[in-house]
Amino acid sequence: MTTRSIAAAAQADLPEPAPAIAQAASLSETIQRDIEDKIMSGKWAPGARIPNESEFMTEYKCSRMTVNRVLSRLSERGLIVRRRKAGSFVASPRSDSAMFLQIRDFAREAAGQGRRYRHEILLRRAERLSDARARSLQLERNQQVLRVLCLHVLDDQPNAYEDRVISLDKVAAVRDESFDEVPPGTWLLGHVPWSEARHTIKAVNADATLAGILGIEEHAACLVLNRRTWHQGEFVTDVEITYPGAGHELTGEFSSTFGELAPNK
Amino acid sequence: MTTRSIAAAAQADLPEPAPAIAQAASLSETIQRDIEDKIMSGKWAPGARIPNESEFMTEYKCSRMTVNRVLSRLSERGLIVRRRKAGSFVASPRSDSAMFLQIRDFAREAAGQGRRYRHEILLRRAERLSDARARSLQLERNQQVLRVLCLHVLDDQPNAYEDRVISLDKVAAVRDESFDEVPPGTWLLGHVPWSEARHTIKAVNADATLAGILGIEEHAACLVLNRRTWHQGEFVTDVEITYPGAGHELTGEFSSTFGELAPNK
DNA sequence: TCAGATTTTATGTCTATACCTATTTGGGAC
DNA sequence: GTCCCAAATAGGTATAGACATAAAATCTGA
Repeated sequence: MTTRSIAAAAQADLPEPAPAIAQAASLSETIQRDIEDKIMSGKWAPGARIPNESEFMTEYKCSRMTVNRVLSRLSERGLIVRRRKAGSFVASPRSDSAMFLQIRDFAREAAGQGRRYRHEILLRRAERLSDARARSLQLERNQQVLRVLCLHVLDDQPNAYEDRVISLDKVAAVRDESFDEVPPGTWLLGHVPWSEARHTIKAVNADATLAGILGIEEHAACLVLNRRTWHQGEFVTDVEITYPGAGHELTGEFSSTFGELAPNK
Repeated sequence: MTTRSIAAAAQADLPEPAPAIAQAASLSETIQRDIEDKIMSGKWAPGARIPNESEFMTEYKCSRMTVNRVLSRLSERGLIVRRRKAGSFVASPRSDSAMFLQIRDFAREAAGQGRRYRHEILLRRAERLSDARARSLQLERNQQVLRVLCLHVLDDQPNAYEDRVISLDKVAAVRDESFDEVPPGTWLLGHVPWSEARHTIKAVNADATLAGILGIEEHAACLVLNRRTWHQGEFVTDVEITYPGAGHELTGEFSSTFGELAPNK
């Protein structure tokens, strides 16, 4: 089975252009790398106290500001925890695992893989929010929305089915958009600044309708990605994208999450 | 259906203890918040040039270092892109969406929800890697591993089925661990510093065996999470966790990813 | 008109210093 | 011993100045 990735890993996965000659790193970068190495290699174990700012000053013969910048960055990134008077400590991985998923735009994804992409709008109609959906979105049930059903097709094979509602209050411009040229997700990307989203992923068995649309067998397992987006606290869009389970995977890049650890106790 | 979350959102989702009296923010925090607001609200659109450092110095009557710290942080977080001589520009959202999934430790997750958790070890045995798995992990096929099959039970209901291999080379201590007390994932968390992992999520139909183990119907959709972990480039563990599709969701926190945008062209 | 050299500009990094603040620690009063 | 206060400590933030560097803008000469 050729597995198609519907999402690619993020930055760190890029094929780094082999830094043959490592370009001159700044002093603070050097220090930061040194510390990261010691933490990541386990030399400085979680909970361990690391040297304080003046010790680093001595070690690297630099000013306190430089050390401070490094330690602040590491603290922001969650690798260390800093406490006044007590010192800086290696944080401990907080979770069994964390992952960073980047779900790309269909068209862009297709282009990146050299595949032919097209979409079909199955339905596009102004509606009032159904009771159930309104409740689940915590909105008034009479909110005006645009409902869009869309099929994403890759190399003439149905690739995903999208069921979306868009707030007509919040995204007025959408009234004049047919989505003939550009699929709703892509269109929204360019027309709405967004700031908040919530995702869920689940697995479901395809019912007869869905199976028909996606050209798969009834009861086949499907991956369902739901995303709700708000902007400045107001609802923008809610979308449910269903992928045939066979041949699709979500792929996530590593991301290490560190959390606070009571040190020294 | 009561949906059980097998993963909780990360930091930002914590129920912030309502900062009734917003505690005095530092000057740099104030500046940073101002800029973030302008970007997130769309006032400063993607690609737009934002004031340069000296303009901010004038606006906030502060030193350049202060402004520089703020802009550097924003740049690290990917909200802006900085270019020498050209200035700083609002980055544009690079992807349709990005998400940050945090998959927590079973036991900790259960405790956090006030549920009873237990696990059953179905198999624990030293093996040599099968050809297929060795290939997929890009390892030699004779690598010594410990194979562990484990069932996670929440409130007396099978919650997940785990199929894991652990490198005996890399994690020698695992030879003496029965996993009677602590499930493998949790044990590894405490015994292996880790630094690299790769995840995939897919949906599958349960076969007869799996259905029997998880107490679900054959062909029921399941969510399968695979995670491979390395440490310093060497393979540590590969695990596949299968959740019954009904009643399980992976939940991810928002994470906005901005990327570079050619400005001004 | 255009390529190449030069200037200008905005950012990148670092230093040295200053003052503030949370927290721990040690000492003194009880 | 126990409680409370004061001193010491480590980090948090800010300033002003300096030099470096990449790249856009401008100038210059053929």
